[in-house]
Amino acid sequence: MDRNTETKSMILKAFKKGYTPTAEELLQKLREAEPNFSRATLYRNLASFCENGKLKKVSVVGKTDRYELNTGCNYHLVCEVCGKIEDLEMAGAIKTPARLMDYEVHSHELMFYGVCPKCQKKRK
Amino acid sequence: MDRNTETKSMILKAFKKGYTPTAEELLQKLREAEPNFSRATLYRNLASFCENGKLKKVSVVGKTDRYELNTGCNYHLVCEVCGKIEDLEMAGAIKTPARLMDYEVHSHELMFYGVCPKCQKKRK
DNA sequence: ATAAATGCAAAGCCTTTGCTAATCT
DNA sequence: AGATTAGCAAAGGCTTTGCATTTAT
Repeated sequence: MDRNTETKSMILKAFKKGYTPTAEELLQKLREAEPNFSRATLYRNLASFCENGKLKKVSVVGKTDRYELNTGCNYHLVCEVCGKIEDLEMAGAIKTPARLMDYEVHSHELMFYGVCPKCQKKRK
Repeated sequence: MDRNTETKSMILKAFKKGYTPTAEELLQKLREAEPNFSRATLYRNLASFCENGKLKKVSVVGKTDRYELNTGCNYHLVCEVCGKIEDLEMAGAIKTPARLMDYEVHSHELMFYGVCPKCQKKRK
């Protein structure tokens, strides 16, 4: 399992730091080079890259999911206008309470992912 | 605009503290009382309740969006097993580094929403 | 009266799946 | 050779939209 293919490296090569496309945006980009690039293959590979930790899927309420290189960073800046997502290095990022990395910040959301007490019990 | 209808209050009444259904789960519940409850009406009203702040849409990567009463709380606990989402009152919630409110916490995600520098400039 | 809300069915967007052909090891 | 991956088209889930009808103010 997990063989090296031209298709897979094309996908990974497309990701550079700070590039957080939706699957369809990425497909469009890949089809510039390879007009028949398969949508199914792209989605399947994106999913598997997320499983093996090479990529990370980021979800913003009301928007299509985006993918990024998995840097291990769990802090993000989301532009509500253009949809872009950036990693946020917390150290030194805070400028004023409403300003982070020159973003004008309107709100934030902190999510903890885990297992609730009920499901912990059921699991045993 | 924004008239009081039986339909709207049925929707709001369905939400109790801690109930965070997907739209389809909620539809199913509403149809127990009103078997022909309209899906389109439900989605339209959910969207408008989110706009006026009565409800809040919560998004978890890879899962269908959920809705909750908007308590103004931006901290959430997400169960990866059953999908339930709970508000998290930070004060006093931390038990051990990996335990919050009896959740077994695996990861977390902090998102800041705002406007990026480029879009700030364009806006003017 | 009239602007807004409802309900239905159809359309849309994004994503997944079934299946065959091609490809990697 | 044998299992994995790619590609296409079709199906699926969730959400939105168009339009005619009903309802609140």
